[in-house]
Amino acid sequence: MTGRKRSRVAVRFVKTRDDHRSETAEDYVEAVADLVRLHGECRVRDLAAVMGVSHVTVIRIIARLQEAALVETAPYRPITLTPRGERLAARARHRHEIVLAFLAAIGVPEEAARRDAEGMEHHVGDRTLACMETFLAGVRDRVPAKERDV
Amino acid sequence: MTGRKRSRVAVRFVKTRDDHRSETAEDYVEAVADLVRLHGECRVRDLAAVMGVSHVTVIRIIARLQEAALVETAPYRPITLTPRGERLAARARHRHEIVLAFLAAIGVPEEAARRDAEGMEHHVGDRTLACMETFLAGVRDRVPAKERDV
DNA sequence: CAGCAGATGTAGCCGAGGCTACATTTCTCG
DNA sequence: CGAGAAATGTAGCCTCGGCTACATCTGCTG
Repeated sequence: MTGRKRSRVAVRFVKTRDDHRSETAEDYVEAVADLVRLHGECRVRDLAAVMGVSHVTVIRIIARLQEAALVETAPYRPITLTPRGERLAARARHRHEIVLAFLAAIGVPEEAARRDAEGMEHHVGDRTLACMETFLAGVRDRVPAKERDV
Repeated sequence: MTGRKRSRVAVRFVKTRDDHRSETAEDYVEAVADLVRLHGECRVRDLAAVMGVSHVTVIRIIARLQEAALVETAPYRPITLTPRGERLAARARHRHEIVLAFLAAIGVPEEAARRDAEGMEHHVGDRTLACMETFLAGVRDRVPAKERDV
């Protein structure tokens, strides 16, 4: 990328590509957190089932996450989150919940919302997330009970 | 993927991964359309600048799009869209505009909206898109002029 | 307490999408 | 017209995230 001209538009695409890289980490870390919470422990096989990939893929990705100090594990042992991993998981989870609630709030049906939130969340920047939260707060003000129109 | 159990959650991740594949095609086809519209023609170098990648990457991707009958080109010649490509570009463009307008409508600042829309649009399903359009229609009703609060 | 089933790990392949370095073509301009 | 610069193409390498097939380990159970 020596001195090549890079349009202003380009930075957005570059940003999107960069997001892709962190997506995997976030998704896995979030899944590990969920599994630990729900099953007491997180095994490779569980992750494979949740992510819909083969156990081999899980193993390779977990190895990288371990190098990145996000998870901790030993051969044939369960996977746990490091403090860094916990923090990332918490952030991802938060964003996920906001996006999901937001989609529901604008009337997207449950299943479609879940599907789209999964893909969208990684591209929702802080500003956008803040706007979604503001919007949600507004909705809650107007409709305090659990009676949101669908 | 023989008989492995795949959780209900998994289908969402699989869906997200599948989306990734079409992303490139959509982005490039959209970019080709823009360049043709603005510059009169689309050259490899322009695409490289717009997408923020090297010309080599562009060439390989364009070759695939040509096999997919989305673009037409010859060595050392400009790139044009096939009818199929035009249709895809139009759809992508439409979705892009809706998402961008929607983000603006909920108060996301211009630049952040552009950035996030780029990544989000490919994960916005039809149901969600429809909800965004409905929302936009509502906003336009309440604020008919160009006076949207930012 | 031995074996077997199931979970995990290893080897090696694939395609997508990045890259650099080098080769070739166009095309402009002196 | 014919050079040289700019654009395009080719070769070959990388990482990531898929996969299958095969090897190894664990832990339960007969």
